[in-house]
Amino acid sequence: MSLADHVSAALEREIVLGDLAPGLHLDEGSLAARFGTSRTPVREALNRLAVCGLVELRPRRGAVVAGVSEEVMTQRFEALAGLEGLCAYYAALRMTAEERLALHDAHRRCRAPASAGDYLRYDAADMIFHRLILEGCRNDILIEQTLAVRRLLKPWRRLQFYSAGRIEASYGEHEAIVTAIRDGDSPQAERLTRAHVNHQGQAADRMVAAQSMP
Amino acid sequence: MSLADHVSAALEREIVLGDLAPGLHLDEGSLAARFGTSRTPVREALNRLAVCGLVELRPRRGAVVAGVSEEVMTQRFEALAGLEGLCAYYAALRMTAEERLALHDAHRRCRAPASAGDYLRYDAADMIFHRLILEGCRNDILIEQTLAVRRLLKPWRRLQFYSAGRIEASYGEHEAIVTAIRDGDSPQAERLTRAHVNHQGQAADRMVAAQSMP
DNA sequence: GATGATTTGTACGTATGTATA
DNA sequence: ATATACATACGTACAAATCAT
Repeated sequence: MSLADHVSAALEREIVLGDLAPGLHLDEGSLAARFGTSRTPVREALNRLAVCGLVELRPRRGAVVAGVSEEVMTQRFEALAGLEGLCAYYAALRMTAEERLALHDAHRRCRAPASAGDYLRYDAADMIFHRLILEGCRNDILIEQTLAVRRLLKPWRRLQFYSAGRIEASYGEHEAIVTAIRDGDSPQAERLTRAHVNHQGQAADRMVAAQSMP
Repeated sequence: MSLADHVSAALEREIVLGDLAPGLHLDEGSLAARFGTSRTPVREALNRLAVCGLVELRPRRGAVVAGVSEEVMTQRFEALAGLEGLCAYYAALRMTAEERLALHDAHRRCRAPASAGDYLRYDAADMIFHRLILEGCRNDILIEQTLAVRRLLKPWRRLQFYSAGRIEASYGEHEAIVTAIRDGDSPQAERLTRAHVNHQGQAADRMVAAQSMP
């Protein structure tokens, strides 16, 4: 792995996790010192991150961590809902019998954390559940695009579960999705999944609004 | 505009248009000589293109133009159909009255090239038509994602119009989409648009298959 | 399989443009 | 408003790895 790869991966992780606040000026010199490299690999990393939209690159003025307004977040959830819905549509058409069983199984494993109200474990089980649907769609570009938007929303996705009653609602929505996919009812699977992810966004929205109050 | 921007844009254009064949080795030194710069801006450009998936970057072995199999193309059209459908869905909900009129106007301007069988002019008018729908959805991320997939398909998109009867069919499909958006019937707009783009892909597929025959 | 040529990955110096006092 | 300080954009140099003979 080249130094540029390493720096790029490290910065991506910190930005996505929110360790590097939006608007923060990313100074090439300081970063180079921090990673113990010259400025060249740092520059390459910043270029790649700019393409992903994680940093903004202003010519002659350096790079800053890209800021995300609440409006942008709402739009991203809307796009994600559409994309995950599409994946569910094709998954309902193309999943093998084994995959449908595995999905049902993953759903069952959400039950215990849901009744216990265990945020972290439910979040983990929820991610596995959605990943199975993604992989069932048999379309690498669709998967890639969906994961890209999901990555951007990762810091906010977990917020939703702090919203009262969200976990129970989420679990119930999963149930209906599993049934639709089992029956191969692709339009229904798409509708339900789109609504499900939109609910996630609305719940996250509420938490952001609550946080910004003094 | 920095030199890296210029090199990046130029290479992107040539790759997307197919002037640089897939698998072609992109030599940093030669490119630098060609653009009259040092290798540094060329390296930055290659890094950016790699993130877009237009070139493959093999460590210590340089960059090659990324190849696209027919299967990948089919998947991309499928993803594009889903995305453009989503845009149409939200456009039907959110477009202003003026925008709906403008869309109708753009559709009218497809008529003459369609009856004349003028590929190039129809292609141009078609692009404007679809762009209006995109912009009407009021979701920058969705627009961005859609344009990204469209860029990847650009070289193949034009192929469809060489398929017999495709222009007439395309024009008819537009008609129905315009009506659905005018009436604010978002599910219908989405369904029709998705089918429309899927037809584009099938037509392009046929042409690729025809081309590969001896 | 070894050696030479080519090419990549990295470091660093310089000039130019931006921000600040 | 001018000048100063500073960070970026680009070029050049060199070492290490790959490839071609």
